[in-house]
Amino acid sequence: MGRPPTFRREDVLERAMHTFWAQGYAATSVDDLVQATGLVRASLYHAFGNKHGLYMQALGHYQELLGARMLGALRGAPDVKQGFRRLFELVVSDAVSDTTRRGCMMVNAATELASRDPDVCRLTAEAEAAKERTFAELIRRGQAQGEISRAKDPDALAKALYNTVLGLRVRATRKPTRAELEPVAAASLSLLD
Amino acid sequence: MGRPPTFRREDVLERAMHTFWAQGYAATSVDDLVQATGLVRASLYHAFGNKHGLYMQALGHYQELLGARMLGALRGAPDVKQGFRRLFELVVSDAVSDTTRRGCMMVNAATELASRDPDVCRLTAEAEAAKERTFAELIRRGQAQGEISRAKDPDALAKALYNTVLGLRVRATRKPTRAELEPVAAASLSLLD
DNA sequence: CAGTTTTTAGACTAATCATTCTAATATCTT
DNA sequence: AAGATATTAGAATGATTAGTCTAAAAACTG
Repeated sequence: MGRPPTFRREDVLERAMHTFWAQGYAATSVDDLVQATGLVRASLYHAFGNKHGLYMQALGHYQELLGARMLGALRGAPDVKQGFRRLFELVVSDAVSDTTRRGCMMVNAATELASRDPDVCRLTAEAEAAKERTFAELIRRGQAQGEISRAKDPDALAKALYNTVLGLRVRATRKPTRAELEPVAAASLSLLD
Repeated sequence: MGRPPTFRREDVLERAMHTFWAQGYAATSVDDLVQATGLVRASLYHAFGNKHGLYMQALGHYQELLGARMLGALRGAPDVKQGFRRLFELVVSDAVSDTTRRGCMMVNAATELASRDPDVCRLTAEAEAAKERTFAELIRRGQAQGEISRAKDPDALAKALYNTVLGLRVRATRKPTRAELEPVAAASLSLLD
């Protein structure tokens, strides 16, 4: 076979993710990535293709982590409304506690690149669609259990709730206070009543 | 005095604005700006300091244009709710009709730079605060006229409505359909009822 | 141990980056 | 017209960019 890598692919993606997340795509140099990952240039290129390839994989890694966290909040709750309450609490506390204020890598990717990079456009659109499907499915379950009014359109509501998350993540880039974000989350949650 | 400029400052800012808006800060080179504005390098540097200075002034120009457009929609309506309806219609139709999908320059600036650039952080925060003040003021007026329930907190409501605008602007970078955005706007407007 | 494959280290490349500079030219004020 | 000042044109600069290459070292398989 030959010599195996000394690094774990996931660790490298994790570090690259944090670097791109904090600085964006264009403002991150391959030197930054070499320093952050501890890999040597040639190893980075051999393992991940090029800067763009590494970015896409780091973004995919972010999506997995984020998706798991959001799903955990939603599903770990006793009922649907509690689930969304926990989800917003997660988003708000992330935003408030993030001293580096890097916001959401998915939102940052969309606003920096989606208009000119088909790969990023596709990945961010898919991430969004997946979250909205999950939201809608939970709302339907809430309706089936009599927890949420059946008069509401689950898909529309899901889009509205996810849209609130997007807005909160934009604000997260500017060191918001909890007092600033909580009314936003509360108003959005009131749509479920 | 000496020779006057052959360009109008506002025209140059307008062109620089469109360039930065479409590509972001880091991905825009001074060569791009020279080409877009038609000015020669030295003139650009003499008139605007440097790339960052030009960006800040272009962003300020954007804020003025956007603010005027949003205020026009809000104030030109017969009542407050109609005003917000027109505002969301403006945001939605902007998002749907923008073939270049560059979204909102203010949102893009926040997500690309606010965490690392104090000037951008300040400008975007001020723009946000100004819009939220305008929203809250209008909501108060609606309450005074019996159009909106006095049980609602105007400041919280204003933040929630503005947050929806932020979310819609993130989506604008991905060629959304009207059918996709309108339920979001409608849900947000329902908060006024 | 021999042979194979991959990683590693870091120099190298050619392009592009933001910015400055030198002259020459144009247009103002007086 | 004279003098002052700004614009213009484009070359020059030195740093940084993404990506490639050479050669040596490491660790696997058989």
